[in-house]
Amino acid sequence: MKYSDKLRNSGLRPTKQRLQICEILFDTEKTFHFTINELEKKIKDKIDDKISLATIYNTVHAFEKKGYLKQIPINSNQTYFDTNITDHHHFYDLKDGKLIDLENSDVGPLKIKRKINGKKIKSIEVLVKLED
Amino acid sequence: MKYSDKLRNSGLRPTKQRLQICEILFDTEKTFHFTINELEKKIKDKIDDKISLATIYNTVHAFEKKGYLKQIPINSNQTYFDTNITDHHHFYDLKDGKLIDLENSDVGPLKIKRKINGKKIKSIEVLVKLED
DNA sequence: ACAGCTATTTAGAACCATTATAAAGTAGGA
DNA sequence: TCCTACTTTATAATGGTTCTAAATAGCTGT
Repeated sequence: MKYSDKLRNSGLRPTKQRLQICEILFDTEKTFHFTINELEKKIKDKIDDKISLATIYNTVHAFEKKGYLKQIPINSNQTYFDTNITDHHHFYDLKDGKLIDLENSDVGPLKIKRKINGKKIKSIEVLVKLED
Repeated sequence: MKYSDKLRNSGLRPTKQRLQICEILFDTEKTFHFTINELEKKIKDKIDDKISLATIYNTVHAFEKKGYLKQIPINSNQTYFDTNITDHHHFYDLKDGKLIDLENSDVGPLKIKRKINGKKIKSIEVLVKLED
């Protein structure tokens, strides 16, 4: 499906800026992790038009709200996003601030034994911090 | 052991400010989660002397470095700290933004099978997001 | 107890990611 | 085309955190 249809179906107008950001984020086999700062650089590299920083923030948040991106819970001064929206986990290299995907099979079975009344588990995220 | 000895043994001078913060953080059976902002309020409530915000930051970071506190990886504009430094994890209730402790035994054994060359695992944190 | 040294505290400034603002531009339906 | 609501944009504002540099306080050797 074309990005323009995907966006329209989500109630988002397929603007030029959004379509260009879609290409950068989703036109690849590989999923990846990024901060707004890194995305901004990538946009500057790959796109001739300028997209303002505010629009980048707006777009990423709109995509996150629609479920096309998710935030990675991490202690950092910047927010990390992930184009891989399936349940999976991460190594976080404290030295260079880089994230590495961890397959579910790399972590072993996770079974949350405790229940909270009236609540469902939406996601389980494992963060493995690495040091030298 | 007295806090002053504990601090000295860690190479931290037992200053009045650090000892007062110790009392607030550790003079309780219960462990808890807090932000700098919340700790600042608690200090204002419980202590007559003023402790500057910079000192609160310095102290919390010093304690974290020595392993008396740990950060909780979560997406928030503020950093959450935990006085419970044992292996344990958290439920995160998306509705009200509250954290709930999850004992290590509630999660089952975690075995990270993948290795990264030249890196050691510093910590493993599990965040279980809850929805209604 | 004192001197001298270093660690620590402090107020305020600086930093920087993120959010808000408000004006100009754009998509899509009638 | 016209209208309206949505979107983009530059810029300002916000707010948590870190930095700075001067004052203060703990520690060690004498």
